[in-house]
Amino acid sequence: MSDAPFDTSDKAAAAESRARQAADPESDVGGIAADRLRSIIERVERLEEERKALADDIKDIFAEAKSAGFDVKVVRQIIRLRKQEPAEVEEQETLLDLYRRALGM
Amino acid sequence: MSDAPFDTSDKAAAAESRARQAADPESDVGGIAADRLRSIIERVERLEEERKALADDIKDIFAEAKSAGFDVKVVRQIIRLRKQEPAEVEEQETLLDLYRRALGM
Amino acid sequence: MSDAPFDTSDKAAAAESRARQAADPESDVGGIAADRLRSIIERVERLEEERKALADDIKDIFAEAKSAGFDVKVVRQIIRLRKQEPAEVEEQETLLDLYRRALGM
Amino acid sequence: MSDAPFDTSDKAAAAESRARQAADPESDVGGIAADRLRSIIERVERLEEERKALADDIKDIFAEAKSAGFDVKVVRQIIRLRKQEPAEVEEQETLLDLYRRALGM
DNA sequence: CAAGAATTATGAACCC
DNA sequence: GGGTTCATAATTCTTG
Repeated sequence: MSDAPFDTSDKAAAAESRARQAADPESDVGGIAADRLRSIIERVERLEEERKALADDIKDIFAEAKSAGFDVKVVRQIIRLRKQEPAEVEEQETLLDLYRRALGM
Repeated sequence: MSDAPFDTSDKAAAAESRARQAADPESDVGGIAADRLRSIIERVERLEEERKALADDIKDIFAEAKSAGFDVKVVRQIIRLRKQEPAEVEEQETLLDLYRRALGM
Repeated sequence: MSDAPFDTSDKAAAAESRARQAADPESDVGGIAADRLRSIIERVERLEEERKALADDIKDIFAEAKSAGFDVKVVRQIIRLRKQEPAEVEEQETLLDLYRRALGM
Repeated sequence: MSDAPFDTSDKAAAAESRARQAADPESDVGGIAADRLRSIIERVERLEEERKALADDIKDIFAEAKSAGFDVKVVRQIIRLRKQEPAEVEEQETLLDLYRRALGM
């Protein structure tokens, strides 16, 4: 079941890994494809930075909203509603109504 | 948002419900076993209340830990570690070291 | 509330604990109030076990609901609604309506 | 679920709104600067969409990592570690060891 | 077993 | 600035 070529308990793989190191430009370090790992991590970090920048922008807008006199919590609620309501046009609404009626809600 | 618990458009369903109730102790409402549903929901709600009470107790203990000078985050980490199998802990630590080394950290 | 504050299998620590306790009722280990920490952790673990037991009970009820033919997802939704709706009897509802009207929602 | 976006009981507010609109291009609705609010909400929604797109990209990378045989949980841990100050990492590790020793783990 | 939902934990923000 | 609530991140569980 191990898709995992780098499972430490996988002796055959580890041996193969050592064998590859001499011939393989993949820069294995201790059986780990270091370059691949580094690439993955750096791409994630980069995207997370962008995400953080967007989060900061959003925060700025809420600060602006607040200083314009809006109740930020309610504005958030509005945004949530606008996200949810199209999703509520679902087949489950029927079922929900049915159950609510059964409960007298 | 609905002020009225009973929608006046429900006359047909209500009539059917009455009809079924006469013949069926299961108190069907619109084809739903209302009593069964109600029982399920109320039992879940009761258990969730108990769960919440326990969660509050746990929170109190962490507050106590904090005011006794412990680092709550690390205490949580300890609890997490104790929950894991020792072998599992070992495995993760090994892998972490391996990756760190591959990255030169 | 903890019945067994000392694990008998932990001989070294227990010995050290006794040694320090002679001079210090706080049973410090490396500057840490070990007994206090242990008590905190064990109480949390005990409560978490109870929490887990309740979670399992809840899971069982949902399994029962499913085999009785209810749509579990919708039942969850009902429970959520019953939790939220009393909270929506809030002063913020007015503001929310106001904003919605301003947006033509 | 309200079909009518405008409550007829709001005549006074509507009148006030019209009065303000004459003097103020801000298009007040019920005392709310509707355009301003709409602008805030739409800008937030736009940024949140971008945020979601980035989150999806990150998810893809972790999926790639997994299929390359890396332990995703440990990769996340690495990323978390790289985000922290080295001194902070050191501090937490020290504390963890201290607590573990105090508990005889 | 992969995708998605739901729960839990951590971190940020706001009020007092 | 401390504590409490809110929001996000992450893990776990369920389901197709």
